[in-house]
Amino acid sequence: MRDHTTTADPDQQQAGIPLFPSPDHAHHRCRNAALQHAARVCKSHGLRLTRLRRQTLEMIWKSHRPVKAYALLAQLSVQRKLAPPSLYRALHFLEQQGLIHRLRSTRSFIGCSHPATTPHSGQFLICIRCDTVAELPGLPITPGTQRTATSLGFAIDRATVEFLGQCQTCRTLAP
Amino acid sequence: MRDHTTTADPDQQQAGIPLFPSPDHAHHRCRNAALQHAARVCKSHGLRLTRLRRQTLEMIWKSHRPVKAYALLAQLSVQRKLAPPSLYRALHFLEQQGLIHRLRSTRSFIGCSHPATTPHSGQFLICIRCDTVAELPGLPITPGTQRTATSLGFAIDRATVEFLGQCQTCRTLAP
DNA sequence: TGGCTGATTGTTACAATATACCATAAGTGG
DNA sequence: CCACTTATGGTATATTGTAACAATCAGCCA
Ligand SMILES: [Zn+2]
Ligand SMILES: [Zn+2]
Ligand SMILES: [Zn+2]
Ligand SMILES: [Zn+2]
Repeated sequence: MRDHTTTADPDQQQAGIPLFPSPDHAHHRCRNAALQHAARVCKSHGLRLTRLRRQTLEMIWKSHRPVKAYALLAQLSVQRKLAPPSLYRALHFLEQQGLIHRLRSTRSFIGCSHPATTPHSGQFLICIRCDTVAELPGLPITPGTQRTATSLGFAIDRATVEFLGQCQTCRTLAP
Repeated sequence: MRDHTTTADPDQQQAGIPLFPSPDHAHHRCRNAALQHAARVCKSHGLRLTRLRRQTLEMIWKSHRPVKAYALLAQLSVQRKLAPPSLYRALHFLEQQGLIHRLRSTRSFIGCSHPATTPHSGQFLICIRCDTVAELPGLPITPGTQRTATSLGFAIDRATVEFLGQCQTCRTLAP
């Protein structure tokens, strides 16, 4: 897997949101914003952002890349011994609150890049070469899909919408 | 998990395709059609529908429900002893040819209900109560998504589009 | 304060899913 | 037949995820 991110090309933005963050952006702001948002969300829902949950979220926000559960486990275990169930519980909690997303295609987790909206299932572009992920704005359940589901009497609860392919950088480097 | 399918309600059809097949339909036709289609596809691409691949496909088409890999493994092992790698190879092959789909949300496999179109990533409604699945017609990559991807220089290769929720029957039985 | 209660985490053990790797067999074209 | 490619067999192991129960913690009230 390569290790890079795309450059900050204006064409790669939509509504001012850089879907593929540039490698030189002030990432500590992303992380701080995510943590503050998490604290706000938990407080407003009467839930507790415990040490484990906060540290898990911090670790996920070390970068904009998806992280595997057992990689997280190893990293968190440096500070505190941690068994899989504890970590998975924290991950489930964070996902429930819409603070992170679980990528089913790659069995990994990533921080939510659009936390302003209510808890949602995101939709993602995932590069199979370099593992970079862009969370697309908007809701993954289109009106057409919703209409079809409704006509079938099917009540959609959550969505998994992931598009795998190659990002611009990878295509340029080795078409 | 409950075990039922929806009744053949005309409202639950679109363009004549019963997305949730009725329990009393002539399913042997579904299976035969799928197998014949598989033979055709393989022949036209110069690929071999070997015994293992055919039996795997047959087993998947025993019903319209998704099947787990290790359940398949157990069923196929009744006839022939089978190790995981062999089965997964067959599954990968069948998925490549667009004959089956892999449901990432539930880690299971299901026969493609729209094999007429070229090999595609499907989009699915998956009931979390009874496990029933409807493969929606149409392509999962909407023009809007394609436009966004293109503007980012991202080339989409395949999609995972799955909607989890409750089907009509389950909602009626226990709202 | 001290105890009650529900939420959270710890711990052990295991289940379920998936692949690496190498050997063997089967089809394919000379 | 051989040489070559493709497909399968088989062992072992990696990876991902959960069940079940014990221990602990945080908040609340007597
Ligand atoms: Zn950042
Ligand atoms: Zn999000
Ligand atoms: Zn059928
Ligand atoms: Zn299909």
